[in-house]
Amino acid sequence: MTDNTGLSHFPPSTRSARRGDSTARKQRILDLLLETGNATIDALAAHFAVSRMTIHRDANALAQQGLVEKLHGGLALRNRTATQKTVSYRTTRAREGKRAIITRAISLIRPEQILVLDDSTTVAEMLPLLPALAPLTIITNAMGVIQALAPYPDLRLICLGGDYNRPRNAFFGLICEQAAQGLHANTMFLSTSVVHDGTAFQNNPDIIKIKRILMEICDQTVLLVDSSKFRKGGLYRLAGLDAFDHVLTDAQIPPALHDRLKTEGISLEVCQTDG
Amino acid sequence: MTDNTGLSHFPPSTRSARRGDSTARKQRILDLLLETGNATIDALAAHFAVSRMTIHRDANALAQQGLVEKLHGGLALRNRTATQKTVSYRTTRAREGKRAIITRAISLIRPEQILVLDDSTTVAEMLPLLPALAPLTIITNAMGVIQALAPYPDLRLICLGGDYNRPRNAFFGLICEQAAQGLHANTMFLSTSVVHDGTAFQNNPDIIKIKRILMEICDQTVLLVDSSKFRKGGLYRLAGLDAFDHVLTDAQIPPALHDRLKTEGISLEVCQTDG
DNA sequence: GTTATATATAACAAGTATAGTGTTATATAT
DNA sequence: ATATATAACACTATACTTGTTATATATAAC
Repeated sequence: MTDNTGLSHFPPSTRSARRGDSTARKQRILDLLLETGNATIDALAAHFAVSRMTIHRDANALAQQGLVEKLHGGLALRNRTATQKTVSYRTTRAREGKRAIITRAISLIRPEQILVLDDSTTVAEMLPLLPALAPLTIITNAMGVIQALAPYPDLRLICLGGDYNRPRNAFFGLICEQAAQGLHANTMFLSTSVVHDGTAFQNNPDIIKIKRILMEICDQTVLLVDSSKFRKGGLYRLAGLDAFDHVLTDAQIPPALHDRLKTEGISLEVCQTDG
Repeated sequence: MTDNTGLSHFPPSTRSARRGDSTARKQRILDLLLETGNATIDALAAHFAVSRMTIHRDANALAQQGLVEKLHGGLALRNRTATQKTVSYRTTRAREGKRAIITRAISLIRPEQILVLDDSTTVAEMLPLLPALAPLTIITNAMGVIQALAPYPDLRLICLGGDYNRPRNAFFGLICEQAAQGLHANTMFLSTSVVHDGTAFQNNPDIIKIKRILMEICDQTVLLVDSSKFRKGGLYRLAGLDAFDHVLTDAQIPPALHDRLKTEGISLEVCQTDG
């Protein structure tokens, strides 16, 4: 039976397919949806210069995984609280000041110690420096800490379990709190969203609870707050700055604020970038 | 440039290749070696009716995995027990059987349920299929489960914390056990190293403890054991097979063993590959 | 409520990349 | 000197991806 479909009349190039394109395009569709929230099948087909059917197939695959929702004529991101937004945004905020703080924080650590690390981006920047100080025991409720330190056999890792919180990539809740209560540690390194009026604030009550418990079970607490954190805002009170054994910040802190906190007896330490 | 190699003078069938043949033949080479201990390249080439070169390539791949040793003119099994244990060996061996088991296991899940997943490789193969069944709540002590399911917002993830065990990429110990004791779930899916004498065995006492606790807090337990698990070995007794509500295996289970277990009242289910 | 239009699915065909294999030529080991 | 191992190339079959058409289904219009 010879060609009677008419397909062969079309130029071959329109039917070409490079292997592996499909997954790359699906990823880019997700990227687009992360910005726009939703898109029509036609628009995507035009954007990628492929047929509607191809987008349909991509959409079906993504819907199968539960990542997007197929609507009539288009598709929408299923849940916008994806990790991308919060994490990447906060990460790129005040990096250079943080480095000085990290350096000072690391200097407080001695081998064989038991450390508690919270799920903040500031503390996350300490992680690459920890294997050099092994052996250490690390207690944390942050997935990222476990993942980052898992390769190093001289670090003992203890994870506080609990309900997985996607935007923070960490565990919270009753399980987390009970696990923490049964432990003891030497030093806790933590950060907080906002500091003002001599008080550390946070926006999420679950985070407050676990941080308070962890502070209690530690001999010593070290608060890492780059100067951008000294501003208004923050819904829930975590603790007064006098509750911390060390409060590390960077040179950008306003001198007036610095002096006032010092006269109030806060263990404030301004970390300078060396070199 | 026209044909000057002489290749085209040979009938095309001698150069045919069916995709996927290679891994099957490698498996059969291992099977042969498990009986004979060693074999010459020529003998293997004759046995499979392929060229020496093809056997060379197979042998190189197997040697790369450390399963066999290439000698001049032949190849020998490198370590009899190690080969039998090697993950990749077992993986390729019972893959299609596992798929049938996975499919059946998935069919036991209903949306809104609370599941417990252990840290076995068998259960790991279920993970990609879970987002489609959302919403679900997943309880686990396995890092891989959390990592694999983290992107899907309709899955609630609860991690049992504890001491991080690198080789298993999971959490164990007191914290893990205490966290588990405070929970309740609908269905637990678990696997085990070895099954014989109507009993499931494991090699690590920490694993036994957490698995027993998790079994207790679940309404229903489903044991996934592909037929390669029915063999001697296993140091610690986990539980009799009668303790599980479902015992799923594949069609390769010896009929005699199957009949005996059924007469003993075990809820044994042989999963067939559909299609 | 019925019709018209847009969108979704199913089925088929076609192109491309890849894995698998054999042959020859060259290198290495026995 | 001979047997065996590797490298390089050619070729095939298959799986993957895509486009087109035909059919079914859903939304919109009246």
